[in-house]
Amino acid sequence: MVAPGRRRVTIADVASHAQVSVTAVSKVIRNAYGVSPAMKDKVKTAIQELGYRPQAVARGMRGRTFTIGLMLPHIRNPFFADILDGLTEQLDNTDYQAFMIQGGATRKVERRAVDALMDRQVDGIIMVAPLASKARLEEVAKEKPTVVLARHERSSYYDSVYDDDEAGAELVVKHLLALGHRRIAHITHQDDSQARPADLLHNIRSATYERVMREHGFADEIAIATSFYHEKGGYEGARELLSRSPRPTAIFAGADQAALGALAAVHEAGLSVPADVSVAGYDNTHLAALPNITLTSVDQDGGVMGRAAGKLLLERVEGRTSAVRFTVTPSLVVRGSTAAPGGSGG
Amino acid sequence: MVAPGRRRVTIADVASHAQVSVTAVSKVIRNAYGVSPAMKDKVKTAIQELGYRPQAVARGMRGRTFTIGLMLPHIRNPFFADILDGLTEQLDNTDYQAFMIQGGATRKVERRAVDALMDRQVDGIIMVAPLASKARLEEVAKEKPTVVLARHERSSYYDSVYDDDEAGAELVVKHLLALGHRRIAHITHQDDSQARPADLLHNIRSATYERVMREHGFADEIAIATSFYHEKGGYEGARELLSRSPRPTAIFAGADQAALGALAAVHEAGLSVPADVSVAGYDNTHLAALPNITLTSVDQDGGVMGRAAGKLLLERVEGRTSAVRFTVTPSLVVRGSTAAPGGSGG
DNA sequence: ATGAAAGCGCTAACAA
DNA sequence: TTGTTAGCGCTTTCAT
Repeated sequence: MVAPGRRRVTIADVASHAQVSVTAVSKVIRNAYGVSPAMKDKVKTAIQELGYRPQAVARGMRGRTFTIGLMLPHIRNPFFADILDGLTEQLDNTDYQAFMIQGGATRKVERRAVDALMDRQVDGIIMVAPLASKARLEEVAKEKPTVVLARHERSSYYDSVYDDDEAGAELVVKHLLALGHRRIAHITHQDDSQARPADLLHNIRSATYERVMREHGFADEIAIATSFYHEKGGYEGARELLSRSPRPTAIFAGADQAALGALAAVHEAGLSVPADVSVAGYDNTHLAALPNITLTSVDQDGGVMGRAAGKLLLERVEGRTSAVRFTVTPSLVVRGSTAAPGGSGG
Repeated sequence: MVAPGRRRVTIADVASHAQVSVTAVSKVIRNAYGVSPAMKDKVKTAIQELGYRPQAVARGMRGRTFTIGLMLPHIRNPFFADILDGLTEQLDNTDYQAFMIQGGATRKVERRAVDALMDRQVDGIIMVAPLASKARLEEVAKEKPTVVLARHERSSYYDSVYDDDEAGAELVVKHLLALGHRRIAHITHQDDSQARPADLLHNIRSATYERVMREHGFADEIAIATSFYHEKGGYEGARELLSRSPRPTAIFAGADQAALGALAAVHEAGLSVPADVSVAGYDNTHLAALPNITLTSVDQDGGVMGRAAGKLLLERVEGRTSAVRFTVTPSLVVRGSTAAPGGSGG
């Protein structure tokens, strides 16, 4: 039984127990060069016997903390869980541990969160869909190895991992057009960002929607509700769109979470999906596949993105300084929520 | 523009810039006693001018890291997001920051995660629905202030915050019985835990289901599928239950996530909800309220639980050692997924 | 009220 | 290969 205030075992305890120097112990736990097998054995035995665990905080004062900071805007989107799982998998056989922090919905809160990460001396930072300006991201990247997910701008200070949102959005709009829809509306996301609009994924999805509509001669049918990428946002955005006259026959929500809300709004309006209104989302979260949702959606592999982010970040921690960009190509998963207009589909 | 390798501003920089001792600066940033207003001013100005931020890692070597570790099994359940938001709110005007770590689905991985938290010298730990044995939790609690969420056992070493799962499960079963159901089945969760079964929420929900069935004379109708509290688990559990003959007229899934899968299985079987089978969940996640889900569910306030956990933990960090237990009373939210058996409801 | 200095548990020069 | 020792940036006695 461990006593309440018991002092933690330190490297010095291990050293004296193994009858060696602290340097030797330090070298062993770091797998550094210059230790004989015999020494290694003695030290490892002592570590076992005493149950020693290096204190990351103390290591951080000189070297690394073996901590990777993952900034997530929130934890309500199952897509983020896929990213986390990918990252965790990539870190699995290393000494690094991923810690998450919630970035929140405003730049101010996000900044505090990222500062908190740096104050804790994490060895590297992964930011998912940050709101910060490129300048701020580069400031962070100059201080710590950094990988940015889901932002499109090109920087020479950090690595980027992102989905080709233009391709994804194009898949959706062309799919709806091919079904015969003309009055296709879109729900986009309003943020508090300081980034260049064109670098944010929701703006890319939105702009692509407009472009494709134009290219097909439906510039006049463009209808965008600016709301939020969450259920409530999708619900409100869809309500607004459905109240227009004539009302759209299809709604492309920029994210599954918003699409769920849109489905709700359609039902509430006494309309049915897809007979009266088709609905499509983006992210292909698990929920989209549920039989009473069956949402047509764009699949982007979060696991692959998380693994890539982890790999790139570790490379940077090990010394790489050149910037790398990793792109994931999305694909469309057609389900029951989209069909030809006028109830002729199923 | 910040130079790439630029050294971080330290307390010594602030001290020399303000022409005072490092001790003085330290006192100011800790709001400690024994500083004149003039001194305070000088120091604060210097901190501003240099953009100084204390390094949590260094502070941790002697004092606190101002870091709270939150262990979550995973981030797929929106209910956890409510807990996190409550905690974040509670910590908002303090110097503490919450960091999350994923505990995973096995004791081994969970143990690594919690060890990682302790190695980083967090000031306190909050564990949500841990798999560890009570003995292990107490070991952790002896080393760090600890609050455990969603476990029912009584310990004098850590604080507990939990929902009255017995009351919640009873609400569901009695609701279904009152509707006229007899063949009520249950989907429970299978874990890897070393805890006493009676301390785990899914076992309490399950045992309560059995007890209430017995008390109403339906011991023979008890049917339990042991699966998992996630979509796939609910789907498989429901498939198994629906294949029994006679098949149940109602399914009580121990968690909304599982209920979503159960809904899918019912649809897939060509049956409708609630006409053929009623389905109820637990957690009242946002999804339950969606019009094409309308899941009857038990509401437990995650925000309140998160706030309580934060408050209790800070109290412990400040020195309290006596154990506190905080219970949340659940309520039933009846929606369209439950009705009288035989299609007479809606 | 203020400051000097020891020390937290490590890592990394440097010596031996 | 092994050990000695000087810090890393703070907090905390303990003098003044």
